[in-house]
Amino acid sequence: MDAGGQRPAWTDPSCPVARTVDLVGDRWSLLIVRDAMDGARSFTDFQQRTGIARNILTDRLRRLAAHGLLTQVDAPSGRRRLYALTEAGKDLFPVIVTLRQWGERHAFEAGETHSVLVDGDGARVPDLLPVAANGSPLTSDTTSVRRHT
Amino acid sequence: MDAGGQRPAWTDPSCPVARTVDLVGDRWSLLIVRDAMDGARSFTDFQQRTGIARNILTDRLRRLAAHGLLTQVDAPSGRRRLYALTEAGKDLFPVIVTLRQWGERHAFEAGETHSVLVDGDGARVPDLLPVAANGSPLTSDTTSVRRHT
DNA sequence: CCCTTTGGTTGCAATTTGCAACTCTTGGGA
DNA sequence: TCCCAAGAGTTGCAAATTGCAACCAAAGGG
Repeated sequence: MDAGGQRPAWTDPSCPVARTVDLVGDRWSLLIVRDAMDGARSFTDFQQRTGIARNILTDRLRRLAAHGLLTQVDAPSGRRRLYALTEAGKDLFPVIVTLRQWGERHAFEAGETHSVLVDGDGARVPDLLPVAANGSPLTSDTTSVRRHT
Repeated sequence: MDAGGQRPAWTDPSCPVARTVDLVGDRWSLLIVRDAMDGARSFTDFQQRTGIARNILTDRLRRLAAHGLLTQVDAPSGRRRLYALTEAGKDLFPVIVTLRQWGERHAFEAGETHSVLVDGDGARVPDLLPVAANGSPLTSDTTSVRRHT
């Protein structure tokens, strides 16, 4: 059933980036999360929006549910099974936003059209930028990874 | 040489999230970027830090370079070939940060130790949160995707 | 009752990964 | 000078993972 795999559970156990990538770092998981945030609820919603193969979709939905990002709810009337993001799943919103904003900046030729993320007033969501505790902008050159015990 | 693939170039041509995932949404690319941001420069730097198979690393370095995220520079003295992030590559910093912060919040049991990201003063980098133009916090429920022409 | 929709399985075939072993090019040392 | 040890890749497979298509079962509707 489960792929199982003989990999050591975590690619790099102490790195939060690696753990997150282990959970959602494949071709489809983040697109499923994106669509869930955009209103997709049913198996066919996801299948049609992403174009993913059905057996893979089955696997990814179960995997995301197993890791606590999605819940499967049997709809009260009917055999439609509905999926919804958990709090942890919804908390991936900043990840989706930064991926989207990077794509908008670097993955389109000038003039190519693409969708944009807007707030309740229809205004474009401003770029997300890491800042220090004192509010100054940060880059990879002005930060470092500290071993935390 | 190149895998080429028969996929239509982009999984979902108008979605910036999908394009970004097409470029870096695999098991290794983002970890390579993470290590580059943390000071990795040479082939073996990346190989040792990630534990990736050498042939895959070769492929990923070339692919990232082909897509403009990395540059390959032949070191002046010596046969070491050095890799460095381009501006586009460095611009993935917010993505790495949000992945890291999600991992810190959701991918560790209480008590498990993990690394943390700190600014120049050694203070932990605050969580990145999407906000509207007027500064109010945003979630997936209070934003929407607009077709942009 | 029959037919359609939804949500999956199953059986392969085609890709992609990963492990090992092998190559090639410097740069030193003895 | 000659030999050896990196560094940076190749190459050859074997093992996993993907994807396509066809098949199946349970509701609902007409």
